[in-house]
Formats: sequence, structure tokens, C-alpha cells
Amino acid sequence: MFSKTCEYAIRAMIFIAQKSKAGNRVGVKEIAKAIDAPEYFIAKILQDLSRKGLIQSMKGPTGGFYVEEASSLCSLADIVKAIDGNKLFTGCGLGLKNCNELKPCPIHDQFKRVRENIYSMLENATIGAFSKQLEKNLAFLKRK
Amino acid sequence: MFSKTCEYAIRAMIFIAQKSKAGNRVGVKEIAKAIDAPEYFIAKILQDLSRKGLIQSMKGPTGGFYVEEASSLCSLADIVKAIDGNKLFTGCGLGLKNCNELKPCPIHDQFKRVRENIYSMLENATIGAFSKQLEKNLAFLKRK
DNA sequence: TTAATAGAAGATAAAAAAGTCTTTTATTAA
DNA sequence: TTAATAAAAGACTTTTTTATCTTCTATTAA
Repeated sequence: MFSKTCEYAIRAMIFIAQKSKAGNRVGVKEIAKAIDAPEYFIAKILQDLSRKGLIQSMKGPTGGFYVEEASSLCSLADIVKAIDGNKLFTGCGLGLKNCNELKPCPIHDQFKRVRENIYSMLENATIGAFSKQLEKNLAFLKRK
Repeated sequence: MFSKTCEYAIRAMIFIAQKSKAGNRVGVKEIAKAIDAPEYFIAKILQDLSRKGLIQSMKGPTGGFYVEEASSLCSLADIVKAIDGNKLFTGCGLGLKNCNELKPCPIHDQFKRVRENIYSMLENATIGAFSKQLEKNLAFLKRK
């Protein structure tokens, strides 16, 4: 469904958001450990998210990654778009380039509904809501 | 959503099923052309589908691939399972290995519903139904 | 029975995705 | 102002996926 990069990005952002609520910035190492992701790889992803404005960062001692208050409204759809693009939301299920209403692939209509379903789920899933779940230990982020 | 291999497999099977209704067997070249897929690559995929019993084949002159009557009831879910496995139907949305009801990831419940939605769509989409659409030129299989 | 056809199988190559390492630059606490 | 810290950036490696090529084997029409 999502690329690994995207999965890591989502997990990282949920973790950072939670930490940020307490006013803390978190370093790459801590993030990598918390979500059980390869350190150097997640570092790249965080830089990308930062460049795209989804998270913030500060260098130097006491530095690290954090998110602004407003980012609690950031949805999974926003992250997926930033990392994987919107192929998942607009592309053809059978990978046909010119599939459209006029020249639909055999699963065009069914797939459209599935996609809308996915999209609305991801739109309504905000980072803020997840932080709360995590705090209450109602959800987890570790890979294994 | 699906791997390219799986996309090709679905398109190929729809095409073969349609031709088989008229009692024709089709060669790799014809299939590759019809669904605009790389010839050598689709050949591999067809061999795999054949080994797994989803399609039939016959060697020699006038040989080629075809499907049995019963295969018109074969669903997209069957093809996806054969090629991509059932990661899509059972795996965690965030790629967590130990995500389950007891230790759910933050999107566990939402994702479960999406997955069920995808699965029922793929289960109800039979190869036979597509052949009809194709015949009436209501749908297309070409990539570009 | 032979020539042509077509799939089967294995090796190889190219491209994309995932993951790692090293050097540089910015920041800040002391 | 300096030493320590942490992100930024670019090069590089590995793995997986996608794609191609070659040789072999089976089948059948003539």
C-alpha cells in the first residue's frame, strides 16, 4: 500500500508529534530507536519532511526535530502525498496510463470507490489523534 | 497497491479469458501486444500462473495459453494472492510485524476496514465479468 | 519424421527502492 | 569563543523488483 519510506515517515511523525506536545525536541537516534527504523535511513526521510515543511528542525545541542502546534491537524493523507505522491489516490488500479472515465480499465469504477475510501480514511486520521492514543498506551509504533 | 507483476497478470488473464471464450489459444507475443506488456516479462508471469493452475497452456504449433471454463469465476483476489501473496489483505498499514488487536498500530482499526473493502471488491470482480465488458468495448487493457 | 512453433527454465542485466557512511554546516551551552 | 552536538547533504552500497536474453524441451501439423 505505502512504500517503506512512507511507513517510516508516518511512524516518525506520530512519535515526534507526541514528544512535541511536551515541548521536547527529539534527535534522530531517539526517533530511530522509538519506531525501530534504520537510523541513517530515517534521517534522510526526516530531512525530506523538514524541507517540505511537515516537521521542523533545529541544529546544535538541545536541537532535534519537532512539530508546530498546527501540525497536530496534519493528516496521514498529507504525509502520504508528500512521500509517495498521489499515485495511490489518482492512479489506475491496473497501472494503465490512459485509464479514465472515457476509456476505463475493467476495474475502474470499483477501484475508484476503494480509493475514495482509502483517501477519506487517511484524511480523517490526524497526527494529533494518534498522539493521544499513544499516551494512553492504546497504540504502538514499534516494528517488532 | 499491486506490484507491476500483478498488474500485468490481471490484465493478461482478462485478455486470455476473453479469447478462450471463442475457443482460441493465444501466444505470448499476442498477449504482450494486446496488453502492452514486455514480452519476456509477461512470459515469466504466465508460466507462474500456469504452474499455479490459474491458466492452462499447450506447447507446439497452434499452442498457447487459455483458460478453462471454470476460470471465468476466478476473481482478482485469487490472482493477487497468487502473485503478491496476501500481505495486502492481512498486513499492517504501517508495516509493523507485531501489530494486532492486542497491540494495534495507530491506524489499525481504520486500516482493517479499508482492507476489507479492498478484499470484497477484488473477490467480487470475476474474470468472466471483465470479458463481457471488453467485448462490448466498455473497457480497455492497453497501457498507453 | 521433421520442421516449425511455442512454452519452460535458468542466467543475466537494468532500474528502483532501501539502507549506510562520511563530510560539512549550523547552533548553542558552557 | 570554543567545543560539543545535531541536522544537512552527497556519495556509496545492498537488496528487490522489473526486464531481457539464451538454451532446452514438448507438441503438432504437414
